[in-house]
Amino acid sequence: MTVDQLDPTPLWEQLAAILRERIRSGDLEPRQVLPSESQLQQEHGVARGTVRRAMQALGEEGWTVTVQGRGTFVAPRESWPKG
Amino acid sequence: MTVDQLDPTPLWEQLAAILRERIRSGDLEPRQVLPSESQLQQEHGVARGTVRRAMQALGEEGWTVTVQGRGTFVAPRESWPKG
DNA sequence: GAGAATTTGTACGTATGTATG
DNA sequence: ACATACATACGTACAAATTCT
Repeated sequence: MTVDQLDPTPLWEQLAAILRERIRSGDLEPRQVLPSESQLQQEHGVARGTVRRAMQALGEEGWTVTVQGRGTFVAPRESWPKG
Repeated sequence: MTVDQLDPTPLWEQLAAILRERIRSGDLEPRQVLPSESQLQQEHGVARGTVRRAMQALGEEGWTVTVQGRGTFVAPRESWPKG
């Protein structure tokens, strides 16, 4: 699963949706670290700025927590949207 | 009033604080358009990305509303923080 | 403790697309 | 047709915090 360059949806939105689904599905569990920005940028063939824009969205929605020098982690379920 | 390159505070935060104060003080009134990105960039000697980061913060706080192709406007007082 | 490597944060530049006047 | 203005996306470089050797 990766982004589609032909889809008019912004790449950062597509990437955010992918990661959001990985979290919600349980593929990425609370307190688990997400792939690094450089890993994601290689895996999806996008620029780091695009990765960061996606990460920012996830953080604002409460899915993830980012710590400088450590990485971005899945937030506890309590802070997830809806439930 | 402009940003201070020697201040360790991120430039985008400094710029956001300046514009926030201009709004709260009444220098910029509700529905009034803010200076364009290129104007702010020149006035404060920062890059477009820095201006946009400041604008984004103000928008998320409810101080401004941005419309593609039109500009960024001071939001109605109802949507301002606190009061 | 020192130094290197990793990872996120900030800042800048450029190009292209989209919407408005 | 042209100018203005925001949105997205690419790239680079360096700083700051953490982790590893």
